[in-house]
Amino acid sequence: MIRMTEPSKITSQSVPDHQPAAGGIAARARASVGPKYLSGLNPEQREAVETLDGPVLVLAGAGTGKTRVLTTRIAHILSQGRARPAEILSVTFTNKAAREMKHRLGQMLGHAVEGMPWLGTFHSIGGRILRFHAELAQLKSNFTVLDVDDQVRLLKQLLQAESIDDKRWPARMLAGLIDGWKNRGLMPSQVPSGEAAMFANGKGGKLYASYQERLKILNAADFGDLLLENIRIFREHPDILRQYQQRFKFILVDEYQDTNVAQYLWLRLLSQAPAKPAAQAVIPGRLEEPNPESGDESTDRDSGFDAAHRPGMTERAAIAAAPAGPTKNICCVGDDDQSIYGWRGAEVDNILRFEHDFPGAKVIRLERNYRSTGHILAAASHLIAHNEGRLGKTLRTEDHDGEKVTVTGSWDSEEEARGIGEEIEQLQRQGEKLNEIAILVRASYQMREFEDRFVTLGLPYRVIGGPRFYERAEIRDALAYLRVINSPADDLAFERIVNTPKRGLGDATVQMLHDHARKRRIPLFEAARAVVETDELKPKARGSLRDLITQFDRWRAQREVTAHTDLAQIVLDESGYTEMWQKDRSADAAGRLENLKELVRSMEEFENLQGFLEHISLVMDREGGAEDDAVSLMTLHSAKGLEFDNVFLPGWEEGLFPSQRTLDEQGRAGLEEERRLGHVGLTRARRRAKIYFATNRRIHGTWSTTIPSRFLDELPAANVEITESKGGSAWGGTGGYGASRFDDMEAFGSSYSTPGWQRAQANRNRGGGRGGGGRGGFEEEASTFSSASSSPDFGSFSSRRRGPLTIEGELVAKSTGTTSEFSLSDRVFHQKFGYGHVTKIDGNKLTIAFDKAGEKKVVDSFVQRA
DNA sequence: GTATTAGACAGGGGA
DNA sequence: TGTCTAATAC
Repeated sequence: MIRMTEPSKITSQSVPDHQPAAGGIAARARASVGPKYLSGLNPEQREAVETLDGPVLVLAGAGTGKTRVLTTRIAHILSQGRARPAEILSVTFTNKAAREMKHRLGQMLGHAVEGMPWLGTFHSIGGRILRFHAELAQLKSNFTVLDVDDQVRLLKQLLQAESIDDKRWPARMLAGLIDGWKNRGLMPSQVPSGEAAMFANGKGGKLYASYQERLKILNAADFGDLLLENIRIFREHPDILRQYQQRFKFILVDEYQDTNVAQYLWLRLLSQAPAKPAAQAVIPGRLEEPNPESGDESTDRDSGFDAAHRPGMTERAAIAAAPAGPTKNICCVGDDDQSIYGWRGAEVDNILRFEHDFPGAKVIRLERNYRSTGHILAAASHLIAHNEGRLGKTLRTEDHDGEKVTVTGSWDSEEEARGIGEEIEQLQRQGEKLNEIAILVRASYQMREFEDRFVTLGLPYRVIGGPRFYERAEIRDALAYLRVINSPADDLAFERIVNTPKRGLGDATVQMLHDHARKRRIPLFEAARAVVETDELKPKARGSLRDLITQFDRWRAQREVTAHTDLAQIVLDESGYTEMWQKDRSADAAGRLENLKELVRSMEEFENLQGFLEHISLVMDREGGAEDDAVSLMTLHSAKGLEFDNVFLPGWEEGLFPSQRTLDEQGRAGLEEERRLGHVGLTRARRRAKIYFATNRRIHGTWSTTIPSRFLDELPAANVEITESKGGSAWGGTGGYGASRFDDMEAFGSSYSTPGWQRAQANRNRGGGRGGGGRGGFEEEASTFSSASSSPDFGSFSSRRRGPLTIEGELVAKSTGTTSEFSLSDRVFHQKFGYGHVTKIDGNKLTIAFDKAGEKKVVDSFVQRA
């Protein structure tokens, strides 16, 4: 067997060239004789496609042909006759990825892929399985999938029932906690008691339990349940698990680095070879064992490890330790360097520990990048090499070096936006398509300045991300109507639309219905039906409630004889919902009506109302009017998976990127995740990557002086070019700042741009301190930044890291050693803070008592003698 | 049932 | 400084 992916060989820095190992040549020779779908693959890709048996981890770096490998692998399995389409389980995270795979597979196989019923997102497949066994989860198979809004409203009701102060303990927080527990695969009884007690003075666990009970009554499941209930069913009913284990001959997982504990457990259960009936009785018992109700707090406390990870990890380890039969053919594709969803429950550990979890796993690295030029790739690789917790890959390209990555400093974020605007116009003049230009920001509030600028320039742009189609109010309202028709017990939906459009059924009426429903243990809709027969309501409310019920009865009857798209249109018209928006004269009313039309149109794809509703909450995506040529504006997170010729990366400043909050909350792990985000950003670029940082940025309305991001220091000098801001108007001033603004630019330039930026020493010893603070200026909040960056936790590298211990050719800022030319009590002027006097001097850092702005710390180059 | 105002808060956002 | 939510006033 040829193994060209011996990890130590490929990742070792001692392999200097890009020649494939000897095995690669043999594989290449083989390539010429294989089926034609294999012919365009490189040796590693081909190995990833052809290694069908046993667990396989494909470490696919950015731009290395990941999707191609996945789809080709499926084609290969099918063409080899190893499995039928319905025997392949293929999971992705997003609908978009699932669609993309279906599409590419269709192209490859030359026909539609209707025969791949198990290709989809984790949640859509989990939901599908749950519908088959709904009764085992005390649900009916037409259960509703609740989204976050429904969830929060339900929790609010529970909090009210428990008389818990909604202010101190917001429903959103509880929703977040429950979501976190579910992500970690924890049922109410399994939540460590310490954590359960965190909310509302110990009521957290109880609330989780009663929330679950309420869900069953409402015949509803939230997103977490779609997987968690699967896991429960699999554990409690080994025969059912075995059935799925036998069905899925092959399992493929996309973006494995983004899986959470629940998804890991789910995969783990499905990927084991079917157990013999005799062993069944034993395994489920073993699985439950490690989670006694008492919880293992002592383990949590003793461990210095982030407590949030422990329980899941314990659970995880227990499963892995269970006597698993031989693992089936599971192939996980992912890139640990692109794991950026830790805050959403993703466990990088899942991918880092793959070989441990799936013994005998084969690890294949895809390191040939087909996207970016040499300089861009070198910059990205060099940056990510600073991470310790990684499996290690070295991306390489056969492309030419191209343009160096640029780093540009600006005085403030306005100038940054102006400069980028001008560069984009220049690119446009050079014939670049706007569609091939993207601006990737860390935080969405950064977008505004760009939008303002682009509007002024008349530069077409589009914002990617933002609220999703099905989260819009009008869509959710329309769906609520359909939900009530489909499932009369859906109280949440009923409550949503009972007074939309306005029918004079206000809070008082709804409260009354609630009381009634609770007393008799019936759904709200039935309560309403009963109440209109009494005289408990005022005649007006009673009349309109009766009308509403009559309408619903009529719609339900029509459902039998009318196409579901027509029914939807009828419901929207007859209920007065369409009219409500037609009367609305606000600016977005027309758009909302358009969205409703789009909703009705999209229903055509489904067979009936039931089918539509089952999938809607999982599947609806925002439709893109992507035809026009426009600059794309989005967050780094939503850029994952995309690529552009030209990528602008503004806001590389401490506190913003890396985000201070992530650092505070996640410490070193957070820093590494931020760094991966930087790596993702850079690797989106094909030909040009342009990084920016500003010296001043408005944060919550007040101007703050910021320090350039430490990530800038981590870029390799050989691949980076420092440029002056092309904002240009630092001179001409659109007003306000005058000439001294340029003075500050000069000060900035001398401390950072020219002599300050230099090649690093070839050897930088561990613990020797990074070139941390003291770059640019900072004020009081900034002290937290500098302490973070100089803490050994963040800056140092342990000797066991597998990348280069010392990094050559890094950029470092000028050291902080310079002495200030100012003396105590000197009268000084600062551009943003005005006049003040020096009260303390620490190297080049001055503490200044400003007349108006109070006491702040500032780097001396930012003030001048007054 | 709608208009106004005070207050909180300000990171990434899939299914 | 701006935006969004919730409570309050009409």
